[in-house]
Amino acid sequence: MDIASWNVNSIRSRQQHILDWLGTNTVDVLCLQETKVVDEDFPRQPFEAAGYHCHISGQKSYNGVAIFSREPLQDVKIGFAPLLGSEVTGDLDEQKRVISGVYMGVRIVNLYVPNGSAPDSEKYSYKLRWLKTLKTYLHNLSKSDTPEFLVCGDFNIAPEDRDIHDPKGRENHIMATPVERQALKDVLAIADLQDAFRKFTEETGHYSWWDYRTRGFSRNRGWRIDHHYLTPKLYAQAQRCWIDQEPRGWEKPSDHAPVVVTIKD
Amino acid sequence: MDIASWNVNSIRSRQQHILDWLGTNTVDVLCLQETKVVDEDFPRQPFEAAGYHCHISGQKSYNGVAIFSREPLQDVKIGFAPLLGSEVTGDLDEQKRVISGVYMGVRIVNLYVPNGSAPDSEKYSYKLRWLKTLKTYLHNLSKSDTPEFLVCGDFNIAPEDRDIHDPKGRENHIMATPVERQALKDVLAIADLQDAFRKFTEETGHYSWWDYRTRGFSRNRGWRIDHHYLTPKLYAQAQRCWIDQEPRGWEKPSDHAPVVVTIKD
DNA sequence: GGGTCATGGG
DNA sequence: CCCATGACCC
Repeated sequence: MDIASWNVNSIRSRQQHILDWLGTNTVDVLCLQETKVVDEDFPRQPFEAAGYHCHISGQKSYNGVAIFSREPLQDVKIGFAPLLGSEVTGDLDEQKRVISGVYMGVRIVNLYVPNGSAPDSEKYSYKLRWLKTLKTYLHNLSKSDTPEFLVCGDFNIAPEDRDIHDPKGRENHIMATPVERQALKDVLAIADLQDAFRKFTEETGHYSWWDYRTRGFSRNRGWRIDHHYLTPKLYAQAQRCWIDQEPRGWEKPSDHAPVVVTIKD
Repeated sequence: MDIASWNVNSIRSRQQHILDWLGTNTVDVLCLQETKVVDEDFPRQPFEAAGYHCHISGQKSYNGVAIFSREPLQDVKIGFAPLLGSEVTGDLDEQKRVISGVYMGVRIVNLYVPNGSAPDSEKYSYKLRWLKTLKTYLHNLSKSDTPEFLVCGDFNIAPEDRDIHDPKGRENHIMATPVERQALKDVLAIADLQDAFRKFTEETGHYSWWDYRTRGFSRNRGWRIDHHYLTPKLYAQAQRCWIDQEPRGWEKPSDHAPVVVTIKD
């Protein structure tokens, strides 16, 4: 079973890229982030015509997540609330950043973690609060009737220095501050989650996001911030995890590349 | 000598269309309207590489005119002021709508006549005031040392009912009101100018502009508002005048088609 | 509907 | 740099 995660930076701007990519990468499940469109306007038709079921949760302009799957997902859950209740989630479900569903007995959790803007900003505390809530969400999930799950998406955190092209000054750089790294570790620890990519690849130089502004892609000055995390049994079954840089080189690309994990079934 | 006029609706958005069109239509002179760019940012290079000299007068966002020519133009005049003086032109040269220059002894006057918005608007009176000034401008030109000239561009006026796909309600429709039609007639009369297109084609159904909004092009619901007007001697020398609908059918086209006149030399 | 700009976000 | 939006213009 192949599962991919791709921050597409607008589904409407990237529709053809996604179709082209699916044409040569017939994954079973594709998790998308930053679809940036309300559900009524989501272009389901072309993806359904390509053989995928679309499970979506979007909003205007910002955020928005979707899962495409060859077979329909079971028990789709949108936001944190289905597992936590709206008293706990508060305002956190206003931004559409969480969608999950069960595919072949495995719950796929697709996330768009807040970027956090800058370490001294309001958005940074929102990111930390969001991650704390995610931790509880995954804890509940591990106690549920689908204790084997995969958590993927755009985490907006480079877990280690080898996940950044140049770790200089990283302590104060959003996506690499010690506090958010620790917050991510706490999230993962709650369910014994492990990074599928690092099962196969130890070295630095592998990234999933390159800033448009600094034209980082041509020089491979990037960040590995898109991940697949697996519960122990699935981790053991993981056969490959790789980043497909190709679509990042296409015309008018997303700033992220798709990350694919293969799990033995 | 082939002279073309084309409202390109942004030179930067239409650069490739123009180069492609020039590739199979090697006109001597190409008059452009709605370039929508200040002179410093005008993309001269690709057009110079294609063998044209660029004579430009633009502004940010709106309006803007240019003349491309195989040989450099002589005596380029920008705006009304060079012939009328700034006391007469007042504010009318703030909008970049007039450029002219001499090619092979013929003065080419390239115009982007104000659209006028609606007959009850401030912009409509501006249009009429502008046309009155144009009349004086052409009068002065007819008394100058280049009394043979061509006046082309986007006139934003359909001179007759046969120049509109559906003349119903035209009396109150901008670009067809009797007052602006008469204003155009007055402009042309001052220098005995005649419509080159109507030398060769009497019937209706020939248009140079089709509204994006109503998808008028596919149904040929258009307006003939882009013209070439000639002084008597040139009119006698005119051998062909035609509208090239082809580029209007390309991807992301201008809403106008180029109009080409051939003058025997 | 398709240009422009400005603003906000990353 | 490349998304999004809203305002203006044709």
